[in-house]
Amino acid sequence: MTDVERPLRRDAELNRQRIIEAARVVYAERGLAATFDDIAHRAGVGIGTVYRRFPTKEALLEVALEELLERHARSAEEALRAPTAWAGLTAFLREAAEMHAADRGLRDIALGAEIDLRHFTRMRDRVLPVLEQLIDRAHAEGSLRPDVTVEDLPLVMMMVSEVAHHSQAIRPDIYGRYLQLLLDGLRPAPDNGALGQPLTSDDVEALAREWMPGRHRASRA
Amino acid sequence: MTDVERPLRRDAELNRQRIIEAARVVYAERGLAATFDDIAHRAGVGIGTVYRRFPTKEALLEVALEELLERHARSAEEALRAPTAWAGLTAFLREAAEMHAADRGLRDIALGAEIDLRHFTRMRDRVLPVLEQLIDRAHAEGSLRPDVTVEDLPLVMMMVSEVAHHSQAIRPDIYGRYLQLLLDGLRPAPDNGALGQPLTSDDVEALAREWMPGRHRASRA
DNA sequence: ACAAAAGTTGAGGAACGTTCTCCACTTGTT
DNA sequence: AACAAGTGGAGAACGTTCCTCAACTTTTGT
Repeated sequence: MTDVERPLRRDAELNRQRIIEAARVVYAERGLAATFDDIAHRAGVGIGTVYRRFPTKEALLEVALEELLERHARSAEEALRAPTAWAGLTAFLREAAEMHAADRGLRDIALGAEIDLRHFTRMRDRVLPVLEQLIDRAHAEGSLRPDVTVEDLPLVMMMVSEVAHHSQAIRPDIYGRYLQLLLDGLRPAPDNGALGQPLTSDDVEALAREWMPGRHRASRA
Repeated sequence: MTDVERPLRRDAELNRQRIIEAARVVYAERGLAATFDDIAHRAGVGIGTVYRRFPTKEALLEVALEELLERHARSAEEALRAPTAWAGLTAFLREAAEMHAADRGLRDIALGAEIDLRHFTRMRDRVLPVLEQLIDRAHAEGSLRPDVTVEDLPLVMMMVSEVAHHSQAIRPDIYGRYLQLLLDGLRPAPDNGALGQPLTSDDVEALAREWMPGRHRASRA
């Protein structure tokens, strides 16, 4: 079962590139809710062509977001090389927030859209251990309040990227203000209040799944 | 044009009450996206009956949420009587968060659903000056970082109630953790970062309108 | 230059969801 | 009993998204 890809005809390959480019733009603007129709339109090809080349949304996303996800993972790895864990942590969170603000599709995926994207899973497996390490080091250096866990980071990102999303048309930079507020809340301070029971990583996963569009129908009598 | 309401027939009045009760439950569970169909079903009446009694969603909400909105406003007024402005502010925010967590409809309205509800407008006009006063007093007593404005409060509430909403099925209490984190971020501290340009009240209004479902279609081409 | 292969197109069918009307029917009131 | 008041809920009208397919166009190899 050798899967030797026959090369596409020249015009077909061109269309493929156009579709990928259009998908990047449209997903960035509209998030994963964007339809193939939107993308086909922007690429200047028929819907049928998009379906022929990418039978599912996953297939298209895989290709369209590869680069961005790589950048995201690399940004986490760079955070480890910062002079202090706190500096690394804040740099990473700020960069992640900026990326989420600039690309709604990335945000949807990072926040747990019900799409099983190989590249994404891989990226997450690269990022998570790094964050754990950063949190541990920050605790050790005393720059992070002790009752904060690595599970809090996704929630912080969700809140901030929610602000980023809704403020895009009004004050596209304002998410930074609330990220800063949260970062300052993460510092140790004598008058900090009690945070209560932290989330487990299962909780976080369930929550992320719940956060995205998807099915939410409740039963009725 | 005397608008002397003829009393409803006894059975009709009973149905009206049933509908209001059902609306409270359904709006609390599902938010303003709930349909008249849902409500009629729960009330055990036909859809037609709901439409006959309440021609629009506003009419029904007006009656269903009256009590809750009153409670909300009163809670703000009570905050002024707390021993310190900070205690009042946190008490109010915690209570508001709790109410939003318990009633998704209230949350939708408070966060700016595109529904012009008399009761709500009135409530807001009662609450806003109170919050301004609390913020001023907190600044004066040095318990609130100076670069925070009253416009930050709605955003804090939006973030927290977003968490409350999505975590309801998983950890219904967890929103308190992130509210606490934000509250701690609101305290003055030597190592607080710069927040940048604050929001204007117009920004907040626009943002609240954007935050809720409603129309979001972007143009194409 | 031509024919076979490869690729394209977009109208439209199917599925789903929401809003709201309408009139044959039931119930309450006097 | 008789009239007014109220009810129910199927279904019309509309909107959205997903995806297919048969008629057509372009490329490529000879």
